[in-house]
Formats: sequence, C-alpha cells, structure tokens
Amino acid sequence: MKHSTAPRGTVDILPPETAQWQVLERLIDETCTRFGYREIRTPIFESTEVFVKPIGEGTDIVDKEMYTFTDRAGRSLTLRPELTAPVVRAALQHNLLASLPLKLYYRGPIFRYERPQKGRYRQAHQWGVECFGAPGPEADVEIISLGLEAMRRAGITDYRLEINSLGCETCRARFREALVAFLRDRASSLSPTSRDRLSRNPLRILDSKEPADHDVLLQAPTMDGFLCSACAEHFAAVRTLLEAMGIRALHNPHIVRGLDYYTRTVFEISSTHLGAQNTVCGGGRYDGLVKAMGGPSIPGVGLAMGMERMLLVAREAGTLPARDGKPALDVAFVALDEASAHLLVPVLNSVRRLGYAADMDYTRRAIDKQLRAAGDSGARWAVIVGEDERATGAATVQNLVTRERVRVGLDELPADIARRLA
RNA sequence: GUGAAUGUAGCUCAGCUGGUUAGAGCGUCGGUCUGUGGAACCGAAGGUCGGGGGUUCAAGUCCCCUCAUUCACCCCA
Repeated sequence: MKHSTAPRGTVDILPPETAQWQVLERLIDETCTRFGYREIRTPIFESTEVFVKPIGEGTDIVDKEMYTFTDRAGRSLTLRPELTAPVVRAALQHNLLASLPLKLYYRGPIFRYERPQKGRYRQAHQWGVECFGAPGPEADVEIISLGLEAMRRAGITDYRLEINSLGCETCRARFREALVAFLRDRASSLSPTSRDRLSRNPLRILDSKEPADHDVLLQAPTMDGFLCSACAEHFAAVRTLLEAMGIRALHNPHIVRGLDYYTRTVFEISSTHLGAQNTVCGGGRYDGLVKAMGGPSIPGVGLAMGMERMLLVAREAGTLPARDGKPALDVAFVALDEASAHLLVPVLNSVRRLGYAADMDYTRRAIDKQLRAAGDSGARWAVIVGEDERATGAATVQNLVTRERVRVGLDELPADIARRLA
C-alpha cells in the first residue's frame, strides 16, 4: 500500500456508521440531562501527574498503557486514558466544588496503548457521569440506574450487573492485611504476575483470571467480613434500593476494578454478546479521590461506559438506523445544463433556508440517472429544469411517488415546495 | 508484552500440489432509452495480488523479514 493508513488500534468512522454514533450521542446527552447532569469537556491531554497518583502505580493503565510524551518545553503530558481524574482536576481548578452537589457528564475519546482486539482499541470513546458531594447510597443507585437507562434506550436489554463493596480506607486496610497474609502462605501456587502484585497491589489479585489463582482465591478471605458497620450499612442500602427499583444485581466479591481510587461501591455491567472484552460499563464510589488530588474531602460516585462496545451490542439488537442508509432528502433538484443549474442555485438555497433537506446533482449527467439518484435519496419531490423550462420560466415539479408532474413558476417555487412538504 | 489465524478490485470472496494475458458477484460509470427514475439486458473502468527481500526457467501460490487486520491471553470501556 502506497498511502498512509490509520495508526494501529485506531479506526476511521465512515459516513453510514457515523449516523449511528450521532444517535448514540444524542441518547447519552438526553439521558444524562434527564438525570440532572450537565456536560463538561476537558482537554484530550493532561499533565501526566493528573493520572499517575489517582489511578495508581501498579495498575496496568499507569504501568503500561498510557500514551505519555514530552512537549517542546519539557513538560510530561499524557493522552487521557480515562476521564474521572481530568474531571476532578477541572472541578478543583475552577472551584466547581464550592456548590454541592455537583453532577457532571462527559463523552469523548480516550487512549490506551494496548494490543487491539474486538471491542478494544488504542483510541476508544467513553461517556460517563460523576456525582460529587453525595455520600448516601441514593447517589450510588442513581448512577447505576442512569447507566442501565442509557443501555435500555440503546436497545440493550441483555446484560449482567455485578456489584461489590471495597469498604473505606480503614476497613480496606484491614482486609488487605488479611489477604496478604493469606496469599503469602500460598505464594508458590500463585501465578507469576499475581506474586508480583502481592507486594505492589494485592487487591488486584482478586480479579485474576488465571486458573491457578482461581483455586487459591476460592479459600481466600473476602471483603464482606471486613467491612466496618458504616460500610456494611451503606452496601446493604445500595442493594435494597436497587431491589426497590427492580434492578437485579449480583454480588461478586472479586470485583475490584482496575483503578485504585475506588471505595465502597464498585460495579460492572457486562454483555454476553461481546466475546472476551465484555465489560460495557464500570464504575463506583471514590470518596477519597478529590482529597487525594489536593482538594477538600468530598465524596464522589461515577461510571464510565464504552461507546464502541455499546454500539457493538446495540447493532445486534437492531435498534440503530441501518448502516447502509443514505441521507434522507425532502427535495432533489435536477438541472439538465449549466444555465439551468445557475437558475436553480438560489431556489435551492431558499428551500434549504426554509428548513428542508434539499440537494442538487452537480454532475450534469442525464436526466434518468439524476432521477434514479433522487429516488434513492428518499426525496418525495424533484424539481427539474432544462431547456424547455427555461423557455417558459417555470420548473417541472415531479412527485417521485406518484410520478405526477406540474409546472411551477420559478418565483413561487420555494413557497410551493414548502406547501407540498408541510 | 505473548500466542494463533488472515491480507487478491470500493465491498464480499474464488484462484487445485508454482506454469502463459488476474477471476466472479455486488457496487460505480456508460449504453439500449437523443428530456423522465427504481427493472432487465449489454458493456466499461477499477489490481505494482499489503510492502520488501529470497528460492526458481517461472511466484498471487514456496521461504525469510516487515506492516496491518482478526481472535485469544494479560487487562479493561
């Protein structure tokens, strides 16, 4: 191939498919707005430090997946691998946390240096919401129900919701101690990566999928037994409220999530239609994050959903517009020669300004070819001007469904078209 | 980062153990129909066979390297 190609793990999203993205984006905007969230847009790249501390060293994202580079002034910058940390950074920078609660949503590209695979790309798109200043379980369940509502509106009804509680700083520390103690005795049976994590980030061993680890973990202590009474109460309330909303959630004590900033509630929503990368949505509570990033001690909850994965599932559900559709026109303008085209240009413009979808074939091909294209465009009306029409000063207006033809003076055309389309 | 499979026309794919000039369907464009569409029929354009090197009288086909895609591992959206 002589020309350049899109970099590995990136894709061009082409016209028929972009229509589906637009539908999804609108649906996200509407759903978030209904739940009381307002949109925030942050830069595509941030200072590297914005991600390293909050996400946590020892996590895959920080250790091997970040696109980090140095700019011409020697600053270390990173293409955002997720959006929670940037949102917190922006909220602190602009003092948005001065009036609580603060509810924000976002959508846009993220970047992770990974080996591409179905449902996983180096540039992917996520949308998500963050709710600050709400310590109670109502906020946890609002976030979950928001995510499920967006999925429902995208036509995704086949999913699995799993939740867990990681406890707060104090009870998590006690659990970590117990877990390390347990695993250290069995370190020889653990996989090499898990053995490595034992000292760096032991909780991550819990969601290991290595068969060897799995056997060991069956006997391992779980977080449940270590939750302090406040955390246990919070988790119980979350589950009760979910049940009251008719939302089925499975308690999976092995869910720890890939980022260090989570506390208490964590959850994942997965689809059975995606192969190995089946997590569509992940999120949870991060009561310590704002403070860890240099702000006041303000609790937060949020979620992030992968847009490519949503589309993958939604396409199977058939709830999105067909990918082979062309733009739907109201009127097609057919000019048979240059003079006719020039005559129609202002009329075309007037019709468009009246709010109708109109287009003209500029290729100057034969009338039958133009009408055929007009029919394919879904237009109900065609406006035809050639030598004959120019002689009389009236265009031929043809109903593309009934094939009826009438002559209409050029001056009255815009109003006439508007009446026919009304 | 590891493993496996796959790269031939815009798209979906043929091309048998190497053999002459590279194939089909769909799509595109043109004609039949000189100014009235969707059909049918006829025709055309479009390929350095992903790229580079090697073996051979001869490579789309075999070997090596490389790039990319797909699937899985790891992990995540």
